[in-house]
Amino acid sequence: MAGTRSKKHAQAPSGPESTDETLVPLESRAVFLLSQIGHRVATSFSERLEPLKIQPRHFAVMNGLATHDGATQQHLADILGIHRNVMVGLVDDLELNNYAKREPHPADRRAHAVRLTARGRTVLRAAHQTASALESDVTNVLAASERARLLESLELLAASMGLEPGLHPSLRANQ
Amino acid sequence: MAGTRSKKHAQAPSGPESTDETLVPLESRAVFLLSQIGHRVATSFSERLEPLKIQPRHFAVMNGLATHDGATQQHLADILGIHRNVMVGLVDDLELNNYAKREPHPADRRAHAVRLTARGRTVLRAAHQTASALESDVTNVLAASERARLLESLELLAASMGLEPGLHPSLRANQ
DNA sequence: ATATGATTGTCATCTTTGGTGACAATCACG
DNA sequence: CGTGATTGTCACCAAAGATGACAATCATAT
Repeated sequence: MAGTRSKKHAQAPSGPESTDETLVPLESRAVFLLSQIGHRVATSFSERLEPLKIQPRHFAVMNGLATHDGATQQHLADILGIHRNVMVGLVDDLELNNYAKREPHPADRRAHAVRLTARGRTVLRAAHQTASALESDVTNVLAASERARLLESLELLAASMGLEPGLHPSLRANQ
Repeated sequence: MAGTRSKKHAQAPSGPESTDETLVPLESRAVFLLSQIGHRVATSFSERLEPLKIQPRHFAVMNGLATHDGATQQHLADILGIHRNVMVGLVDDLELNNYAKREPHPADRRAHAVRLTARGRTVLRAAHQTASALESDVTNVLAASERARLLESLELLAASMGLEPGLHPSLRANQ
């Protein structure tokens, strides 16, 4: 099991079984670093999106619209894994900035067909460039080979944790 | 600058400058994966702490107490980078569970000396074991060598981002 | 055709959370 | 011993999340 041979034998005379996990400092735990870095990265991205007047969740919606133009709010909500009640506010925000618009749905008078505007497409592209710039800034301390290996490992981790590709868990807060 | 030669030339006849970063899927961006994995890991840790009746922030406080026994609430707050107003509630919680206690401070009648109880120390150890178990569960898809390299890269990233070792940014929400 | 139950979008509300300000008690220092 | 700073506490306010109810419309079965 977890009973790997301890690399350190500095401790005082304690029981032979006590590997004392308390001694592993947080800053050496992958899980802590992942949480720490992930939080910082998410915050940075959010801040860098501010000039575009959107938040990461709006970015997610616009991204969904890019591949599902004219989708229903409910459909979009399903795709992104958020609740339809929340989608109302998000589309409201996008409409206020003229990044998207609600059109009458051709086949269902209850629903709206949501579409990106030209301006919305421009902003979406800018948001992707923001992400790209952040990516560079964050990973430029790593050599290209390291960067590639990191990416591979992260993809492996994400898959093994059951994370759906491209779907951020924070959106699923409700459902 | 960012004008690296594009590896893909599949796009339709567009301008020679359009590397179109929109085409990079989120699931291939290190920053997205870091945020995604970090969020999931943090959530998992939080859930696994529930049986111990504490949250990650309490874990942080107890960790601080382990190395600064008898510290002042203000001192603890400084160490962890949180606001003293928040520390009141956290110590309240710990006291309710009998994980810590406030004692009169020997040298300052305004302040309290906060100490872990025996029960608190036990719980702290259990929390560390929880972290250790999570670490194993998360990284066991990686070979030992990959795991080591990942840890190295993450440490490098954290350092280059100016993250203070062992200090989680979410605690600094206020200050 | 029409009655019934489900679905879509919207709004209102409730709870929780985070952040801020004010306060008494005490300290530190001139 | 008086003045300004510090500690801990509480009360309050704002922002965010989640939930429930509602009208309009659909889909289906009689």
